[in-house]
Amino acid sequence: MSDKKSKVLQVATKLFAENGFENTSMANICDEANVSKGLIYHHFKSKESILIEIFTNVTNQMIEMNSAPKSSQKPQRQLIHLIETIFSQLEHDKLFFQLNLNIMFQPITRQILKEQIEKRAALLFNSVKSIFDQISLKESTLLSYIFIAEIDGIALNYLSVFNEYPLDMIKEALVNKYKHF
Amino acid sequence: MSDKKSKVLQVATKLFAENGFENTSMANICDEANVSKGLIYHHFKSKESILIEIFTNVTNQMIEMNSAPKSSQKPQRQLIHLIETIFSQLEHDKLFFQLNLNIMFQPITRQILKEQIEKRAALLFNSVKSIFDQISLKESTLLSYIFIAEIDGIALNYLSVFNEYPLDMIKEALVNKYKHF
Amino acid sequence: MSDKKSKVLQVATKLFAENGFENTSMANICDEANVSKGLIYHHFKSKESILIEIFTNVTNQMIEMNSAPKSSQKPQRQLIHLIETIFSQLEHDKLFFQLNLNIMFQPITRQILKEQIEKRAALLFNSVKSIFDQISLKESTLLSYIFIAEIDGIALNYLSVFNEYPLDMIKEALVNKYKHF
Amino acid sequence: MSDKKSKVLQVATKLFAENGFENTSMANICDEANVSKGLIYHHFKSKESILIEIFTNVTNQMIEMNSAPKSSQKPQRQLIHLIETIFSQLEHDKLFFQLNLNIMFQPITRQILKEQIEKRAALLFNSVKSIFDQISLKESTLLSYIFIAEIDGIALNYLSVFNEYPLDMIKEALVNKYKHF
DNA sequence: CATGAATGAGCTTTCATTCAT
DNA sequence: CATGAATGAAAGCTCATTCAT
Repeated sequence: MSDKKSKVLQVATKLFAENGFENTSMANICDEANVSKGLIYHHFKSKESILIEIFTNVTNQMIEMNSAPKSSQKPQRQLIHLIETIFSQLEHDKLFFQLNLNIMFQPITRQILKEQIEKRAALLFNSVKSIFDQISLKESTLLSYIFIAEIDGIALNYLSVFNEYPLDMIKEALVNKYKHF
Repeated sequence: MSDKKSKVLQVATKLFAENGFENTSMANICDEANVSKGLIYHHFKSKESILIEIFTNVTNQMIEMNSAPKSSQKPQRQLIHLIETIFSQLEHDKLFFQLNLNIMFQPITRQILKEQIEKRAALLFNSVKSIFDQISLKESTLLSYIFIAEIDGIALNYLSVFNEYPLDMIKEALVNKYKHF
Repeated sequence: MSDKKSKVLQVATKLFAENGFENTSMANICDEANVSKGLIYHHFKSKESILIEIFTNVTNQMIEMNSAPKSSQKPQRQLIHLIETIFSQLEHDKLFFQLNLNIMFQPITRQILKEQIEKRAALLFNSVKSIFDQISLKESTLLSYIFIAEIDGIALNYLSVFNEYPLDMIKEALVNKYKHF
Repeated sequence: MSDKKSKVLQVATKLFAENGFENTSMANICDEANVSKGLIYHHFKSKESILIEIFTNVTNQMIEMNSAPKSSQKPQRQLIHLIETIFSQLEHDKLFFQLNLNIMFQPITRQILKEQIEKRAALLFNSVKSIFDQISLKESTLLSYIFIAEIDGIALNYLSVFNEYPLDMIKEALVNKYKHF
């Protein structure tokens, strides 16, 4: 990918996250990326297509990560590893998580990325379920839904509800819950 | 409140929920409410102020409901009652919950309603905590955060992540968790 | 004239002078005069007609003053008296003079008040000329034009060109010029 | 400067002069300049900025003219030359002078161009004073103010007060006054 | 006399997109 | 690859005026 194109993607990600897709204009992106309008339209069909490419890149990363050989650890350890990975990302890339939530709840962007959103959800769900399958085949579906809801709820509250969220304390509680599951 | 004004609020609520704040134009609202632009600006200072009024109305309803005399039931019963109330609303007023999430994750609308969002969060938190205080004064803060995260996570997954979400099954699991807490 | 009507005229004069005719809305006038829209339109046919009435009132005052019995003083004394009257008004009612200049140079308002402006100019010219006639019948026309130009130029420079205008010094010079004319 | 941009400036100058700044809409300018709205906003930040650019261009021309080497003629000749230059412009570019007066007396436009108006006034004053300095250092300030007031007053009366103004006769009188000063 | 709800045309400005160079 | 002039639709908002009460 050309330097300029990846610069555009990087700038667009930042601006979409900070101001929302609707409140970021192509001119904003041009200015910040030091690129002309013509060039953006040389690389991308439309503003939507920038969003799609950003989202797709992340989805592909997720797929890649997921296709890694399954850990042979105990399922409880796997869950704790997953929790720790997610919380670590959450803390270090708030803006990116906010962008994802923003996209998912804006009706317009949601529709644009409907398929990808569903694909990602399925990916995560299956990944989690494959762990819980090792604990209880009968209950793995329910347990997966609950696990994902817990994680998403914490993220939502941390990012957008409470001003001073005791993320560490809650993470610890979650880890404890699944340690002796 | 005049007929026309409340019609505008009602139409705006619907359109904001369906299409998002940014993707709903004043003209859209006029058309749907059968009202002229001038009239909207006679009743509301700006498009923002419509959003604020919608949000404030709901906040005030929440405050009112919250000021009702405390139930004398066991805290476990109170929690279950709360869960059932929220899930019932969730199912019957999807659009309204979607609007709230949409507002909270759009940077622009989020900023407009920052104070109100915080006020609501505090309200809900205190309400939940006053129940958990009756169970364990020492752990009530942590338990409240977790309870709220669970509810929010389920709502988020139900509304915007999974296509076919087994809401009833999950609600049942949640009720069971808190029944014998 | 009703209290409310004269309040409207007074407020409109102030706002037109401060912000210009085009930048004063009927709503502004209503707010400042504590009067409803309906009432303004009960007393005045339109926004223009308020302006016309303001201007006409002043013109009529000028006519009245002018119809006073001619002074029997020496023409030089009469000129000096005129100069002193005008300079005194200029200093004590800056806003009002500014309004007049504003009206005369705004193409739209100028057209609305074309006739009145011309009537006033003729009135002033004849008044001045009748003094100079007593000095030199042959040159009175030219002298009148020059006298009026001097006065208007000073007013213009005082009101709208120079930041710190030595009005007194210039007035003195003018008085000296005409004292021994 | 691009063809289209200078066309916009030219058309805007004409329309502002004819109808006033407030009564000239961007759509008017577009129509007359055969240009799209988008293009105007590509070249100018706002309607105000068009006005500023028009005014600045003229100010810069004035500065340039003023920086020409001083004439070595007698000061009386210099004054007469100045009078003749101004009167000639006045006759040949009425619309332009009207625009300037219009701008100076409209509160809104006046504020926008406050600095420039003051800069111009200082420029003219210093230019005139440097001539009178050669006649009487002690009285040059007063004489300059009077000279400028005479010129401005005549312009004002010619352009906006009297219907049939004997400009030539008055110019002659002025020239005579300063010829033997 | 008095109110203020209601209208609709028109305002300035923004923006995704196209295209000649 | 790269520029930026150019478009035109649509946005939020203002305002003089009307009219039922």
